[in-house]
Amino acid sequence: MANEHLESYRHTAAHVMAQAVKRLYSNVKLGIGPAIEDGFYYDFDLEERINPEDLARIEKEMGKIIKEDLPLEREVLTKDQARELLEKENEAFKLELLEELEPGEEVSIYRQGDFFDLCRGPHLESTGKLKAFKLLSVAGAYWRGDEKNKMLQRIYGTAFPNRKELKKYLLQLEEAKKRDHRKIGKELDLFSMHEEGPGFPFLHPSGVAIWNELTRYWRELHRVRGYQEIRTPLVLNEELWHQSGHWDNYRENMYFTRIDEDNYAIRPMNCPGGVLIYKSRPHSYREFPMRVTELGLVHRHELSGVLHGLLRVRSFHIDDAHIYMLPEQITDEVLGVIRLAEEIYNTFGLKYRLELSTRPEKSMGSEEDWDQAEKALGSALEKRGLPYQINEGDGAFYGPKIDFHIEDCLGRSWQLGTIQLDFQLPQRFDLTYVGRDGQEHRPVLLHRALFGALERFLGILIEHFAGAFPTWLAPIQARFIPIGEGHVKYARRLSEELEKEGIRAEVDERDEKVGYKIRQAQKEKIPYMLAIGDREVESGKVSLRHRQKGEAGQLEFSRFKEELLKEIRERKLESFLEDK
RNA sequence: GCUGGCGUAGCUCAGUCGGUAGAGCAGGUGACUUGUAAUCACCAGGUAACCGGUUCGAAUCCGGUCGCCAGCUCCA
Repeated sequence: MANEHLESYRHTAAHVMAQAVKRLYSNVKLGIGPAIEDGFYYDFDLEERINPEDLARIEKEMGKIIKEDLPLEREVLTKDQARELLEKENEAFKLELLEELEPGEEVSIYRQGDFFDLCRGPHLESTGKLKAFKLLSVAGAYWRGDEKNKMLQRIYGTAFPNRKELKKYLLQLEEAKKRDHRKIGKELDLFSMHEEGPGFPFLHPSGVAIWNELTRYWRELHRVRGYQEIRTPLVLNEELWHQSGHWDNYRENMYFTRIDEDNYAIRPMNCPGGVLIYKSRPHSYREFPMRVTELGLVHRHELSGVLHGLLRVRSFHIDDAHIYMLPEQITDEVLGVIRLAEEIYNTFGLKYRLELSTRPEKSMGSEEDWDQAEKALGSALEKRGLPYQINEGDGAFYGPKIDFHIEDCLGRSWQLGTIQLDFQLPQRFDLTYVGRDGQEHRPVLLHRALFGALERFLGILIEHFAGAFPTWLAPIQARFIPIGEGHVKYARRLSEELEKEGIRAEVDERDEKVGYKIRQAQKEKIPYMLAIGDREVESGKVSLRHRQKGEAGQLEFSRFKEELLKEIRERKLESFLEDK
């Protein structure tokens, strides 16, 4: 089914749902009801609360409407005619939409039986053409997405050309739920959340093992690319935040505290602290581009309703970097950052797309600065021939940005990396360097992050790998499973040999059957399981099992060690074992 | 923050009409001595999120607070 067809198909489903709701409830006012990526929704304003249990009732009514096979008829009206019609029906929201149509624009409505809707179309010929649909959830949604407006009740549903495809989609939803990082995080004992600190994640030992691998990798990458690492304080005097512009532009998201008689703020961003280091001595153009990283912990007050496991938190580590440079170095530096980002995302097998965000309403700086910065970012992308989307008005308050968006297994898009050009901070903090001419000049500042937030990145990785991390990231990389009590000692010796090489190995010494220990290891998604019994002690081989590939036969222990080390060192996504 | 739903043992979840809390897994102890996804037995585990109300009596009904979930708005 072509996309346009699927869209009108789902849009028709939305109309049928609206008709059903109007039949079942009195005094219903319609909001909007479009087709969306995986289905459709419709917003309603009505006195009664629609509960999840009511969905079945609405579905039943929709079934009736489909059975009635009502033709959908398009009518073109004048604005006055449409207004009269909508006023009669008391459709206040639709009237608002009508008044916003361009004077010359055609006004069309679609009718099906006793129902009509102001709508551009197109639609299916009749309601009987709908074959498979399901209502999924109810939620509140502000009229026109503005929190100052009234909240309407939105019903989400999905529709497919046939039962089979619908079933497939619903199964997919189930599968996605199994990968939820909050569930897996608990099962694998990676992290936890507590009422005592909503939005402030607690990382457990296994979570920290992954974290440490991520940061080790991150440091390796940066060291060879000429970055220098710094650390700056979490709490800084409020005055600094006035100077940086955060007070005027970011105050609602900040936490404040007092020390003695003075006001302090907990940092929501790392840059002002880094700027203080820059200012601690004079700089020459010869140092540029000067790349400075900080894996900095920030705190941001996010609305309670948006918190979501590790993917949306109130405290997180940004893998920040600030690059101080000459204007003519912008393109090269931006391209360098993009190349680094590509390397990182490829290592994890993540797909991404690029967005260029421009000046937001709440922002600082001159028109010219913004214009120049936006052009610089855009031209860097074009120079590499990279496709990107423009996101009007979505930039940071101090400058435009290029964002890396990756898609998770639930089809949700997450912003990870970001490259932000900033002409404001250097001015506000009077940053200078001495140029070739011996005069002081203003450097250009570029902020960037590639993991984005480490917490969020970890959450995405959990879902991406469904907890089965590539060996280099796995909290436990190899577990020895002695068959009997007598094999424990030998297993320990082998395990220690691996541990000496930095491999995270351990022995399951419990008095349990092999099947039991295997099951445990499988559930923990440990990449390699090594059974050790009489045969292995005698032969010097290990009996190997891989969490995905199953039993893999026997292998010389020394050979296994080498292969494992290679797999870890090269940060491979796949096991060295051949597929059976 | 807003709308709706939810909150019972470490985890997953039962619990009829308001009558005083239960299972499996995990944990502890003991037995068994194990060859590739669950050995058996016993034991322990609870201020029912928290605070208040209604009632002879509340996990159950009502109100408030907190947290979680699905969205909205916002965002790394």
